[in-house]
Amino acid sequence: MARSGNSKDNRDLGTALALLWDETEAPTRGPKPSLTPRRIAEAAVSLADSDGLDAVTMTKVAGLFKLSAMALYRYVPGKAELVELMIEAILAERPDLSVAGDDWQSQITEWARRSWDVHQAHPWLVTATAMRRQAMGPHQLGWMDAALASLEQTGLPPADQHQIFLLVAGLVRNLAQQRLDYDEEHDQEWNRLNGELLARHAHRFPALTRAIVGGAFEPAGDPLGFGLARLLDGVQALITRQQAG
Amino acid sequence: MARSGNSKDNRDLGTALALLWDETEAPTRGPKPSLTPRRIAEAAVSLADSDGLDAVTMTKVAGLFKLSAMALYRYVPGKAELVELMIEAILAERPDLSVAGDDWQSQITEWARRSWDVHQAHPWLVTATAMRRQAMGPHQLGWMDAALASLEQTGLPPADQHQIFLLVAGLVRNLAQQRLDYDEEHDQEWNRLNGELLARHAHRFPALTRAIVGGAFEPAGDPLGFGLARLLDGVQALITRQQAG
DNA sequence: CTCGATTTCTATACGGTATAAACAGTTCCG
DNA sequence: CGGAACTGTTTATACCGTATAGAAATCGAG
Repeated sequence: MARSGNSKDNRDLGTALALLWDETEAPTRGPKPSLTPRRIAEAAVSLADSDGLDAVTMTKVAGLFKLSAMALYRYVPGKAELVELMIEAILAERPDLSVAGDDWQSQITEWARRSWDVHQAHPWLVTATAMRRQAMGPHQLGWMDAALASLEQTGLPPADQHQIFLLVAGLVRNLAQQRLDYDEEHDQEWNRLNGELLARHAHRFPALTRAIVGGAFEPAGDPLGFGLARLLDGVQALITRQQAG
Repeated sequence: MARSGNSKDNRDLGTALALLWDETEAPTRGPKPSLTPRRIAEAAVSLADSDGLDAVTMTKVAGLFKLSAMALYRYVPGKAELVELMIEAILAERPDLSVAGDDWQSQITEWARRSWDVHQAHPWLVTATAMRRQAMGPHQLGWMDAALASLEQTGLPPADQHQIFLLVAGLVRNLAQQRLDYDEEHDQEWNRLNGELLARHAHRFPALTRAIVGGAFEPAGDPLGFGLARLLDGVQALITRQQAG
């Protein structure tokens, strides 16, 4: 624990933010750099897309440019910052929510679907964002801004809008996480072993057993749609109540 | 990638499940084991509670017993299984939801608050569950059973009950994750740097800027209560609609 | 144009990690 | 009682991120 803000941490944070905002000034002297932080991040993204986040090591990323691992440290302070740049890279295009309609429900739904698409295209994203350091770059803020712009139409207090944004973003993140769990384990043998154990201890888990025989664990059709519908209904109820009160 | 179910994986899965369910038969010959998987997991939990999940290394855990790291492998197949046992250990007591009332709303709220308490007491839990391998042990299933038992009162289809459980569990998990992010970064210097960057690019993030001046990012009072209220309102709307249709 | 300052990139090394393999010592069963 | 089974240690391997030192390359100033 005990990670207070000493001066070294703060300097690291400053350079990390400068990197995310692309505010690093290029030097004039010396050999021309053969890379940029952005190109490195893109290479790391392609590596993660094909081989998973664990395959993103300094050595392997540098290898894509036929460079030594340490060469990367001329462009990026460390691996944590590289992962941040990877996240920023795949959020490059800010979502245009107006295509879905003018009401906030359609727009926030569109936002969720776009975010879901990104998570599907880059399954490592959920793991990468779990490594925290919540230093958001401009692309990440752009996505946030798009969602908040839609939620302004709700007429709710700004703090509520923010909370709702977090709920929607969290909903997508959770589904992406669940999909990670699911794809990894869901094979014949796992079902057999788990089913056998559960059947043997069925008396300890009566509701769970009933849920299983009721088909509650059959693959769901549209989990994102379901969760989103519940959530937006709840928000609508809040709006109605506020307008009444 | 390419982690299909070959025989070695399946055997590992079998022993991992046997471990979680405490179905390992004790050997008769040889020296008495000085440890048990459970005691190892408890030691690892105390280590993670005080020093974080990164401090849970085989060497450090073994050191708590004044043993070598390799000794642990007599009790636990590997680190992944140890983390699973840690999760199982902190979920030992199944929550009694009847204390909160008889209606499903009170009970599922109680479930969420208990789950939140566990996440508060063991902040590494959210990171540990992110390491996936979703092989749930009896304690984890006990928590799930308690929640599903409450949701049966909704009268919704079992598949919907399951989805709602996932939404509630995900809500708590997300808040725990957000708290991790927040505590780590939220110091004076970070606010200064980030605020300066954002002010300079305010025109790119109009809604976000409005939200900030509107106080949307002031620390929220009861995020769990807010999210839960939205979600349960949404579920109630579904029930009403179903009863009507 | 030349030379020193500056920068890139490499090589090497260090302290970590998980864990495989061989081995020594202990205990019980046949 | 002797060998099989089991516990724990030692040693070794293959990674990881990254600190440090130095070689090679390039530009700006004189």
